[in-house]
Amino acid sequence: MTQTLPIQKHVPDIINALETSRCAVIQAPPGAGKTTRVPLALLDEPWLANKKIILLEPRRLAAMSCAAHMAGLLKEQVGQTIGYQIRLDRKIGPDTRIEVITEGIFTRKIQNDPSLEDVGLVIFDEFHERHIHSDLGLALCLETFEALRDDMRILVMSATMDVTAVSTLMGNAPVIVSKGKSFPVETIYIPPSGRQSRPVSVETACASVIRRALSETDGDMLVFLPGVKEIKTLYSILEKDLDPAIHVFPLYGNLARKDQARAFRPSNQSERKIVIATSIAETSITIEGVSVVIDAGLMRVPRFSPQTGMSRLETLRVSKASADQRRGRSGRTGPGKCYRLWSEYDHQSLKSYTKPEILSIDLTGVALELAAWGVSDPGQLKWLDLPDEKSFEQAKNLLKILGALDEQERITLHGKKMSSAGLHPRLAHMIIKASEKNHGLLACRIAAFLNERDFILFDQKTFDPDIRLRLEIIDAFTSKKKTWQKGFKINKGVIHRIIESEKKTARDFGIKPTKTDIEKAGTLLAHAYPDRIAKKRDNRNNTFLMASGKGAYFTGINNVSLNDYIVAVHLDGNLQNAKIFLAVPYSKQDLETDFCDRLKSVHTILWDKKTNGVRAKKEIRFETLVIHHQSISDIDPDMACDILIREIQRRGLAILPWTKRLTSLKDRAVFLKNTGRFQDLPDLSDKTLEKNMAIWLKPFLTGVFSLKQLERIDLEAAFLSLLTWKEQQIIEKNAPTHIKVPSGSKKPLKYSNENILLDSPVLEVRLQEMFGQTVTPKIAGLSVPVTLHLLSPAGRPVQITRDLENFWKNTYKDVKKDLKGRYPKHFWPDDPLNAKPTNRVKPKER
DNA sequence: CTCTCCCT
Repeated sequence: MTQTLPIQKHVPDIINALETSRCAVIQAPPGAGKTTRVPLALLDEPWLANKKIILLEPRRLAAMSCAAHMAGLLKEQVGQTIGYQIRLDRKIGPDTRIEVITEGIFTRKIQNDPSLEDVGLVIFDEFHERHIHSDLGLALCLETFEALRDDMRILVMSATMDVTAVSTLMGNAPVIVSKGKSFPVETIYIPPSGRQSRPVSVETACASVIRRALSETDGDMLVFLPGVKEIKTLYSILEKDLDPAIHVFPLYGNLARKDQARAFRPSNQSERKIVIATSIAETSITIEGVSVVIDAGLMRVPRFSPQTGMSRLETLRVSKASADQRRGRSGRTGPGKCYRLWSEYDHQSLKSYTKPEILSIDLTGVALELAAWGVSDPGQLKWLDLPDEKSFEQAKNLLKILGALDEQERITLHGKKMSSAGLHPRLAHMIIKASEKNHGLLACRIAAFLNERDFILFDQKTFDPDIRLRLEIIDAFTSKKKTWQKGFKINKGVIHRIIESEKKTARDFGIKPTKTDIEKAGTLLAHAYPDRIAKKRDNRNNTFLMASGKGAYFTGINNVSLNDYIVAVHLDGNLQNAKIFLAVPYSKQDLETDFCDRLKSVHTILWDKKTNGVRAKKEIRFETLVIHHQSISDIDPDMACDILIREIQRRGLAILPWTKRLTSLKDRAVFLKNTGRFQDLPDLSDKTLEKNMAIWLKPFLTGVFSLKQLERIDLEAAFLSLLTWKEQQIIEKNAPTHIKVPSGSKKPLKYSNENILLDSPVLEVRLQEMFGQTVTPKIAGLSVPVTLHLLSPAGRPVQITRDLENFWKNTYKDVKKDLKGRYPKHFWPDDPLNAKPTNRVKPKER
């Protein structure tokens, strides 16, 4: 009666492996019969000692149908020897020996009873899918296996995966490999035809391969695309130019059950069917009668970012394992054909396996489960892949904020309540907080909604991110009024699941039915997503700053975007500026009461560009959000000085009220220092003065708060504080302000020119005043000759020299000739060295 | 033109 399946000839090996090694791995492709035949074959083994077998399935549907199938093989009802348990549904009786449960249920079960006292064998089915609960469940189970139960056994069953890694993890468990039962599939590689400069879109490439496949084959067709957008585009291309006898069905998770069912329905003899699907058709949904698969080779997967605490979707090339799984879908009922939209060469560069969830998703739930297990460092357990370190740190940090972990990263009482809920820790925390304020039921409803997919099916451009809109509709359903705003297409199945789930959660938390005040959604969700509380940015519509410091925006105006404060619940995960999909209004008043213990008062002193002065303000902040700010008149003078000094440094020393005398003293001091003969003088260069302002200037800035008030400071006293009286004398002597020339007049020495310090000061003097001066005057202890600018009687420079002796000897003759022509009345002696110097036209006769 | 799939 029962059909013989490939796995059955391996049963003795499996029994032997489990008996002697207590662990085993079965590698078998789909169709081998491992899921249904193996548990039944082991039921009477003496080492099982009449204890239970737990069979873990990754999906609810798989758990239910597998239990039904096995019960059928025993000619029994489900709930007798074979039972199952999934969320919200349990059929397990007193005689049940095989419990088929989903992986999430197993996590709860082992947390409640770590020794699994009545269990003799745990089987992980479809382990190659590497869901987070598979990895977590195995890690916990291995500890029970090693530390508490030397009579328990573990069996891991999987299709293609690196089975040696699992075997090694379980102490070199024996690996049993079985063939599957499937038909041969021909693989055809068709790389996209477009040129590199102008690549063809996936949808166009798919459409042309579909046309080719329609002529080469005659079965039903399954096309794999990465997402809904691509499916809709391809659908509209095919609608236009395909024979009406060929029916095209989209298939993806968010499609109503009714529409999904149309895709499964077998087609008539005279018709052909094309199903365009996401990866949902890779494992979760089997479409009977498919003999042709067309694979675009892409998948869309979430990727958690510890920096933002959010996930974003990425479109990636599939792994080889995934491509083979898709191809296998065409060989279930007969020989098949698979068209791959990449080249055989490119195939080599595909990853062997899809990245396991534990390396790419939000780990908050995992971190809480581990804390409940008593583990704060995942390294204490055995893993195929250790959880991503940064994500795990982020997760623990969030759990501390939610009050689930204490500073030593141990689970708190609050955390224990959260972990038993079977919800994301954010949502569990929200429900506990809400129930304290009598809004528990609304919180359960919101949690149930966020756990499901969105049930409003929006048309183009009608999208509305307001969570209150969904709550209104759920409200209408529960009160049977059904008076929500019409005009939305609604997935009623999802709403009914939400209501079921809400009831269960309310029971779990002991919440009694209360009225649900939709306007409280903001304050409830703020507890779940404190990092996503957001404040509208100044003068910018639809653009917000979140408490985490990241940006968020709405694509259009809506009832939420009009508020100054919101909670952005669901975003696209963009690192800088995320698009908001779901949000709810919030308010400053609620923020102040909900988080009164986390608000920080910050006093800041800053430079006000408008008044060019120091200003003090007080801010009330929630993380990066400034809730209140006000100017305060009481400014700390010391801090004000520091701000003022920073501003002076930014603008440069020239902003200070320098007098000519001070500037000259500064220039002369620096000049002397630069000659190298006066090393003991302090360094008074602008650069050093600027740097040391806190030392020499700060004591004189008391009571000064603006640039304007700088005028009244005693800069002279400040500057002179840098020089001793003796040093001042040295400067006066060696770098004099004036120098006496032969004519008897005192001429100024210029030490700098347009703020550039000279290495020799300039002495401007009429040529005739220098008669009788043999050599260039020298300063700085006679080490530096001044730079002479010799002027005509009209004050025009005629010669620049630092060697006066040479000028008289060689150049003077030519100069004299020239000047005598233009200034004939003046005195131009032939022997200037012995002539009388004069500052008049001619020297006075005595 | 809002985002893959799954689960406590």
